[in-house]
Amino acid sequence: MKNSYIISFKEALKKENLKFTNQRYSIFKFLVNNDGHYDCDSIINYLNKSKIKVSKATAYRTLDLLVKYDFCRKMVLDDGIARYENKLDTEHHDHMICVDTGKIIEFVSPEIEKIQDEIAQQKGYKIIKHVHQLFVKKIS
Amino acid sequence: MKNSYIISFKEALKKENLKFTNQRYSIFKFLVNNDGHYDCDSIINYLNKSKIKVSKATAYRTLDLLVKYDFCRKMVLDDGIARYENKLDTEHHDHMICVDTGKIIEFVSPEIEKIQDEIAQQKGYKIIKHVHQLFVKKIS
DNA sequence: GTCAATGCAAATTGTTTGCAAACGT
DNA sequence: ACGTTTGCAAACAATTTGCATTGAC
Repeated sequence: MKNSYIISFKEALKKENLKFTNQRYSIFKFLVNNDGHYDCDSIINYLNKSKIKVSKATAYRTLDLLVKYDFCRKMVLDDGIARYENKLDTEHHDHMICVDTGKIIEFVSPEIEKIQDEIAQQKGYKIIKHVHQLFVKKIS
Repeated sequence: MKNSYIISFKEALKKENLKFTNQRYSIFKFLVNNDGHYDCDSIINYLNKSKIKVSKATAYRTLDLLVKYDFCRKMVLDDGIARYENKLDTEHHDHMICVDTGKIIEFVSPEIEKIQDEIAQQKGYKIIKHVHQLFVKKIS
């Protein structure tokens, strides 16, 4: 992981008057180093396996912070479970979710991005963020 | 409300071996007659005001059914709360959500639809459904 | 040593489920 | 009359919160 990421993370903590703790850092590190989309339990389980103890309370508190400072992205599907993924160093992208296997595939389309900007602007708005998910099945 | 909608509704009930009850019909009627995006509680509150008693259990059971038979659409935002809206007689559309006011504005873009179909196809998938939400702020 | 962070368990919230009473056919 | 639906209250699951203990600085 780039050193500058750790510095940014420490800066974010400072801005919020929060301390640099092992739990916060472990969650941060896990998300930055692992591509994928993880719910809170998965993250905790993974860290527990690495002998790092983190409680749900701390995990959720930290994840909120990471989202707030754009270190990661939160996505909620129809099942109501929040999933988090690294946002540093990754191009912006959206998601295709296979309804049969649950597999998540990323995609980007500058064309779509452009059109949606225009749509918002036409109605007098600017886009803060967007969610674009395609629920798909393999073509047989 | 068109009579054919009621007939379709009764057909769906028959297909599921379910009876035509006042609660089911009231929820159906509320969603078909009202444009907007309602969570379960709002629907129940509205019906209660009209002196129609519906419990959460029944409401959720009925909403699942309405979604299954394409009478309405379910959407879950980052807050994890499910919202339902009429799907009959309405063009397919996506949503812009104002982060300041919570106002929901609908939009459609055949161009975007086309591009996303192509993206899915390129990866060997077909789209079953999609979610496209723009979170926006008014341009000041 | 101080004040904030943690983990636990309890609280909260949206949703689901089991079951006796009420209702549609 | 029958089997289904309903409403209630209890169960659930994800997330949040209060508080005593632990830890960063």
